[in-house]
Amino acid sequence: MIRAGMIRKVAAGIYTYLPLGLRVIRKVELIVREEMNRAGAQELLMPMVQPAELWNETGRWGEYGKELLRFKDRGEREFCLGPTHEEVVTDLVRAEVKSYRHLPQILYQIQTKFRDEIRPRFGLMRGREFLMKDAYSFDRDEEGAKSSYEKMGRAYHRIFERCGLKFKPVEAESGVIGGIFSQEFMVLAETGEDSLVACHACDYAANVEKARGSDCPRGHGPLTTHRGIEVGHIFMLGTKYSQAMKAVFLDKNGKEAYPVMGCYGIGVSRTAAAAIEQNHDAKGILWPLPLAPYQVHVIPVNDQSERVMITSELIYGTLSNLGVEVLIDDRSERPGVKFNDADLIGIPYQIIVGEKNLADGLVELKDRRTGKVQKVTTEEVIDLVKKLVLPPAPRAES
RNA sequence: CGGGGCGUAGCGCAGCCCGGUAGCGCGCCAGCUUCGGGAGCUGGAUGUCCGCGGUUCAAAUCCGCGCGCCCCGACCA
Repeated sequence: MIRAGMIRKVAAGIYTYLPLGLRVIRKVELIVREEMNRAGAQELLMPMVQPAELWNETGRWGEYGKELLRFKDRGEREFCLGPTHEEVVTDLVRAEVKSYRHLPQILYQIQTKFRDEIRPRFGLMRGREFLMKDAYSFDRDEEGAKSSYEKMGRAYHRIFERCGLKFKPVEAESGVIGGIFSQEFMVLAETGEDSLVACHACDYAANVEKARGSDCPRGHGPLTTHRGIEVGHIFMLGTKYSQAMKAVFLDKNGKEAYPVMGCYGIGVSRTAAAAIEQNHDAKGILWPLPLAPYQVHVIPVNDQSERVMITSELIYGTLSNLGVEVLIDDRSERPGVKFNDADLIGIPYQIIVGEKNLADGLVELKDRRTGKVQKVTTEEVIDLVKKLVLPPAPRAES
């Protein structure tokens, strides 16, 4: 990502997103937002700086360890940079939710998190500062909580499918977040830091840390192992936090009860990095179309040729007006430089405009992933691109 | 936290052992040529040698302390 001009390092595990990288992040965010909203979750934004008192209520101020970056304000009061938001969101809910009529609720945010990792590495893959979508569900009872958990699980499937990624949900440990049951969503990639086992015959899969034995527990024989990158984690929390923080509501019978919680994370910046790990070749990135920073890359081969430049700009303008996300390489560089940079940053479709083909009224449309090139007229290329990148026009309601 | 390594021009590095003029490649700037897979020639600019302290006539180089970063092992989206 550094080589492709997506990010720049500011300090260990802390990065600036450059324009190209930010566009990818925004793509992931958009998909996540749409699917969260579709699942009935509501977006809010909680503070990054959190007071120690809240963390003392759940005992995690003591438990969390050095990953929690702590500091004091001018009045010597203790704070931390939020690595997760169970305390803050539970504090909010206990103030606002008084009746079973207010439940269920699913609240989420997309926000910068900070975890003072022992050893940040692999760029965005394990940064100390990173973008995360975190959602929290509050239900009247166990059954409701289970249904929220399943709803979120389905939303996660949709999210990673829409991102164009090969992934697998696996059974996992709950770690410091705690809770009853949890699943991780793993993007499959050889370079992944995690190992998982999966059954060839059914959908059983587990993190190796969690897996018991080498055979499928449902009796399908030996499990196969894979490498993966954890991009999402969903937890059934139970009442661990609502009890500790005395968040109560009155149930149907007028009796006090604790909301049953779940929490659901997606590493937004890590998902972008994982997409690259899963989709690259020797020359560079092969962005899945839904995450690509741009959909089409127009490459004028020679910026000295007026004809090449005019045609390139015409194609660029026409596609832009149609709502296609187009990048044009208007640098005064040699062709080789432009081709190599284009392959490196990996925009899915390249339109190469050169004098020789233009003499025949043709330009090239190149598929970055397959390397397949077709020579077409400047009019045809617009139609082809429209078909490739734009969603099919919505059919008239009948 | 434990182990290893590095810090010198925008980037990558040499120089340090053996103290004395700070260098190479790429990039950058100007001009000319070139233009379908990382161009050629000519000319040019650039340095608190990570910081602080010490030794010395003299420190990038030797000594001490500090800071930062990278890589390998136990946690996490």
